[in-house]
Amino acid sequence: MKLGEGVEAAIHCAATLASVDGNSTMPGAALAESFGLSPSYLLKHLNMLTTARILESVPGPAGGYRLAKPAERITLLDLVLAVEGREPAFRCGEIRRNGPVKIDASAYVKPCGINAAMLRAERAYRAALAETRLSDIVAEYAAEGDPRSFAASCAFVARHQRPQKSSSNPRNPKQT
Amino acid sequence: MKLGEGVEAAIHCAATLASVDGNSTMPGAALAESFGLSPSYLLKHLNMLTTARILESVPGPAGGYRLAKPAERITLLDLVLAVEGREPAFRCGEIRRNGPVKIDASAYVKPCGINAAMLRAERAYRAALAETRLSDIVAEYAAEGDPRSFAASCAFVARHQRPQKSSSNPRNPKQT
DNA sequence: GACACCGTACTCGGATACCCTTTGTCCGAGTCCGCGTGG
DNA sequence: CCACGCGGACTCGGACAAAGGGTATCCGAGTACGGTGTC
Repeated sequence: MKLGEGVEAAIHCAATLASVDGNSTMPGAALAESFGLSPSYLLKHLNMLTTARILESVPGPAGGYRLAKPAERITLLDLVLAVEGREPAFRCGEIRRNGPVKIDASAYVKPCGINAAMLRAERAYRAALAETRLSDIVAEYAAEGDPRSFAASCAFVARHQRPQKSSSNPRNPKQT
Repeated sequence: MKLGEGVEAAIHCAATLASVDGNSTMPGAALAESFGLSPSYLLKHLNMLTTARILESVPGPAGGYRLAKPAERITLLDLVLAVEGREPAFRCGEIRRNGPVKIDASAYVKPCGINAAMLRAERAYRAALAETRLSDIVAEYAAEGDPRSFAASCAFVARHQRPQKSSSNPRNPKQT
């Protein structure tokens, strides 16, 4: 029961990217600097978010990352599953079958009650995560966070975001 | 987001121990055999349950483990926390402070909104686990489980449980 | 002066080592039962 | 025949290695910009 620390980095980066204008991008190096993280390692997690269609990456100079969809449609569950994997935390190894007395497999068609209970709890966990949208995080930060910290974050984003000229070129408007 | 497989073993063992009579004990070796696990390694997890006051251990010949309290008062949460540790899965590293611009610490007195959301989700997870008691597990197994498997389990318990003579000696009735 | 080409710098992406947690195993401390011996 | 002492065997408990996953890092592929040469 331990989440990798990449989850925290991924959520913070996603929240930061939610503040960039339009389809501007922000380089991974800037995100890493914003949180004092290793740039090379942060790219690993950002890449997972890109694979999960949560972020989009633009290569080349003036490239970087941006959200692939509006922050209202990104939940904490999406971020956690993208980084930690979609498989449940509790995996029933069916050790009940490994006893010394061998019973016909038909006795185990019903799922293990322990497994059912653990999965039920995890569904509650995921449901709670799915209730929080990324837009809620940034809104709560803007409303209740410290104004100095919020202003510094906005200034950092404004300083490092790179507008994309492809915005004026609506020929390829993300048919993903 | 991955639970150790010791959790599964611990819950199964606790459920098995819930079926022993009175204050009889069952050796760890028998529990390991019951699920095809390594006896030496299983003792590690059983020892964690003992430290958490969920099980009691009786040393010496005819010794073993038994529940330290009735199965109605043991929840899945107790078992999971005993094996996996009581600390939450998401630990906020406060990376928001590690930015290049240093702000006074007074700006971070309010807890991180991301951390709050993650902990809220984990509270839901733990609440769901706390709703399931060990007695529910065994009752559900007796009622809906396969009769052959249930009978085999009962026979195995009856064959390996060791009655304690200290039951007839109420001089030391567990003042823990 | 304008256009095309090329070199450069910057970006992400994947492949590669290191370290810690988890897993797995072993041996020692403690305790009770059974047997041998002495009264 | 009975009581006492001792050895053995069985139990749990903690200390000791090995493996896997997470962490951290580096280098390569790709792309846009800027300079330069030519028309």
